[in-house]
Amino acid sequence: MDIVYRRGQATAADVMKDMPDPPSYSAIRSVLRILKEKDHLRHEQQGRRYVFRPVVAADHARRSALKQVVHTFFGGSTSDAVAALLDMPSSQISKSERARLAALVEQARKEGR
Amino acid sequence: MDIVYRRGQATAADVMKDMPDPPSYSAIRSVLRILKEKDHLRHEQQGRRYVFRPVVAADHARRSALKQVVHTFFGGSTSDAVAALLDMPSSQISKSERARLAALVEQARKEGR
DNA sequence: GGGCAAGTGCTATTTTTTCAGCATACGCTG
DNA sequence: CAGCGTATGCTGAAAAAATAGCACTTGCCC
Repeated sequence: MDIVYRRGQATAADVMKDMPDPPSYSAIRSVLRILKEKDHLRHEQQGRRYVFRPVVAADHARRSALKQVVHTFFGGSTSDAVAALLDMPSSQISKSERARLAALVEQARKEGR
Repeated sequence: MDIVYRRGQATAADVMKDMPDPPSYSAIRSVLRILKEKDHLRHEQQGRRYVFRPVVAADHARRSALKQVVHTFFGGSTSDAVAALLDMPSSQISKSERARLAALVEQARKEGR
């Protein structure tokens, strides 16, 4: 599932490629089929093969995932979550990104939030 | 699992209370037992009952969850994730929190990240 | 057109998860 | 200390998921 989200779209072979310790091709196909049955994925035929995509739009899924994490691990505090993100060693925020974030904080200020 | 993380610790009854549409008490106990077998939870006896806690420390779990979301939904870009967080309507960032975030961005700048 | 590679359809099996019920132990209170 | 409520121990059944294997189709290339 995550792999499909990461790639945006994926075939069974793609998913297998991205797995660190993949089971059989059949197993992956089966999981994809189940995910489809549950309406988490849809697939379209491209040539002779199935290309799977998430049913839920990426930005929606993103928000939902963030909301979930904020709720579960940060007691609902968005700023605590932001603080944790900024504090992560792997952040690697470039100069321009930093400016962008500063602007976002500023914007939040202006909007009176 | 999430409920235990949210509460920090929980009994089976606690978990049931927090579930919107809970199954039987037995079912919940069973899940907790499995989570324990898998070393995701540990439990200690308090009086006559089990109080479950996550095995992994909260801050570690937080980081790991964030990392996962950033990787899956934001292509590894921390600042994209931060931007999405700030953009969430439910953010509700108070004045003091805003200041704190601004300081964090500034700090990142100073550290040359 | 023949043969090969890549992909799906389908089925079967094993493992895991989910769920329920009952017997039992334990603590508390009257 | 008897009884009640609450919690666990244990067992088992049913549902779902994970996995594998094989037959069949289809596109492609020589």
